[in-house]
Amino acid sequence: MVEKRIVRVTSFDVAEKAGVSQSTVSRALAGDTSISEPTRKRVMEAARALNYQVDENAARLRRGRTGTLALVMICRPGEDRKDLNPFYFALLGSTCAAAAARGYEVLVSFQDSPENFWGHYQERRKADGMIVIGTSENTAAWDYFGELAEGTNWVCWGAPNDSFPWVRSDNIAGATLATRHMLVRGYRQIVCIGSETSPQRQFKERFDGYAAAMQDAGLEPFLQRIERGLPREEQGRLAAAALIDSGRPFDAVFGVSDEIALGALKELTARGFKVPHDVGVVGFDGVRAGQWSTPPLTTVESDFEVAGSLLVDRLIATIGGEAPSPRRVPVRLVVRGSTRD
Amino acid sequence: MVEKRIVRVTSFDVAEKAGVSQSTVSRALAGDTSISEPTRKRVMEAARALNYQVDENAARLRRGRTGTLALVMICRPGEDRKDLNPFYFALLGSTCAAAAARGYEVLVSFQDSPENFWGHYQERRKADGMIVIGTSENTAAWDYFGELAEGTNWVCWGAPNDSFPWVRSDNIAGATLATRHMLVRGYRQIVCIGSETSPQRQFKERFDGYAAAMQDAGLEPFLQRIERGLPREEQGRLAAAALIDSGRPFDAVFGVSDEIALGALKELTARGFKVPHDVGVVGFDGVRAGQWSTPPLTTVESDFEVAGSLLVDRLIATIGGEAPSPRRVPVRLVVRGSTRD
DNA sequence: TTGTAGGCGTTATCAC
DNA sequence: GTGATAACGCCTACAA
Repeated sequence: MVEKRIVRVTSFDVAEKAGVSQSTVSRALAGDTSISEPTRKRVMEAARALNYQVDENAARLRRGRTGTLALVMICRPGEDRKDLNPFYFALLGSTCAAAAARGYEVLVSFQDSPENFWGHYQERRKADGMIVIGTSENTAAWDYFGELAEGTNWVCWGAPNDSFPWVRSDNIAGATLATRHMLVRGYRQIVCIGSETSPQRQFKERFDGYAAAMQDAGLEPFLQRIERGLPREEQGRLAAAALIDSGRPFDAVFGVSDEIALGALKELTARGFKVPHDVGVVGFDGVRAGQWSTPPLTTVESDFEVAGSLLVDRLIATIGGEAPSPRRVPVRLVVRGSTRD
Repeated sequence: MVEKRIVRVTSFDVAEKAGVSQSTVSRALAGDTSISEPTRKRVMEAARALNYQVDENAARLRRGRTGTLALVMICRPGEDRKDLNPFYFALLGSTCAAAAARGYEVLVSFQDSPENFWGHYQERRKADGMIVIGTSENTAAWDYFGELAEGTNWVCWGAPNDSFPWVRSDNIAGATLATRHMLVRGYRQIVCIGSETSPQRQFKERFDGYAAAMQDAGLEPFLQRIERGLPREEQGRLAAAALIDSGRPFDAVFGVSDEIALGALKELTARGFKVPHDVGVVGFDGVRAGQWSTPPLTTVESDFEVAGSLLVDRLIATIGGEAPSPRRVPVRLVVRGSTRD
């Protein structure tokens, strides 16, 4: 069995063993083309034999770059992390994967309130840039990062402010898709449950997409507003209740997020509406819980793999001063049981 | 407005501005008590004025420690990251939070197959230790990390092998809790859907807890085995189908994971069984989707906040050579609608 | 209480 | 192609 105890082996040790200079070792291992094949081979073997690994701290100190991206997840203050929208977790994963594919590591932190806001990754040379993923209406966080990050390399998802370097779902196309789907399935009095003023920029865009599709069909869009500050599901439920109580006729509901739609679905069912027969329901996000509702929720899903790649690509382009890549993530309709055939 | 462009400011610059030596700056900023208050103040002011931040790479190179923990999430090969059990995501979050509370950063990577297995964080001085969280039967990954990590600082969650430095839910207590609950609610012919041979060590423990509770009540435990290699939900559904087809009488099902239980619930409902009236169903994990099933799933939930803390505490103890902390995470029963009153 | 000086392990710029 | 040599920016004995 190989000795596994960690003793610091430096490139000098490898150099000695291979009978070359230390700088040759560095070059050989870095893949420098000026090194001859036989020499490289000798170096590689010596390195393996000694179980040598580059000390990244020394390398980074010298290079001035870290090969690391910081990823900040902004949560709602006090929110149970398990209740975080699963899409964000998927996005976290795909971002890590995309970063790895481009040769970067990811330093992750979850931040929720001013006491723990911190974003000086670049100044501290902990990372070459920063991805900020915001899950909600945490305006304090956006204020902090917006101010702090000026002049540094960063991208964000969920920004309330169009002047930030954002990447975002194609919300308008998605909402149009959802609305057209309901129209094709014969629904006419389609109500949107959402908000046009929420700091969640995407809610406004989704409403706009819905409204445009309605108008295209010669129908009047209608927005049933959600109350601020509640959990999404509760917002959906209360909005559905208000809609029912208002007496306004409707035969379909488009929730600007799945959780809102699921809340509405619950309320509708509880009040005796048959979904999808009496009322159609469509959400937006593609969360997994939608598969388990009764009936399962028809929804619009962003491609989170693409989202992660775009975030990473954009950030790396910023770091390297290259031309930035696209910022809109494609979406697709997932037809399940909450809209009739 | 403050100048935000990043120019490298070193501790020498601060020293010059404050009229002290560089080492005094280092000490003052590190909180060394031998520095006089007036001097510290001058240094702090100079640092702020110059917008100085310590270069972590240089500091780490010098110190030999990184202040970073690596977190490896092992996924199923080819699995859509969105389908990852949300508990693991919650655990990821709480681990990051716990690490932050102890002054560590977290370097995250998702790994699924031999091409991307990599765990030399410590040798490369990228981290002081490693947390491996395994979600499934990815035995190749466990082989890799088990071999690699010998002699390094690490802890893991989901280990198939008791000789690894694991932290784990109190599965036996949880399964006992679940089974007793069903017994109290009047179910008698309770079947466990799961496995005693799965590399998921916890499945075996959950079965054991169930079996013990059954025997305590003078009842015969029975295990309906799942097929290997399928998605959990499918495993649950097929096992339920097999159980029904076998003709064996049963009035309750304990799934060793929520997703298995949800699959079974779906099949039972499809075959005309009324849950919870004819058949009770209980799962294990507390995934969010369980709130949305019909009826909502009664389950056993691990405290993922504690889980994250225990992982971090244990790893830090290993790094510092301290006595290790407990390795069992407490669980609680969450009664929802899939067991009768 | 503070200053001086050495070194952490690389990478990069010169020469040869 | 390869070998000296000089940084990279900090922390920490040791000296004063």
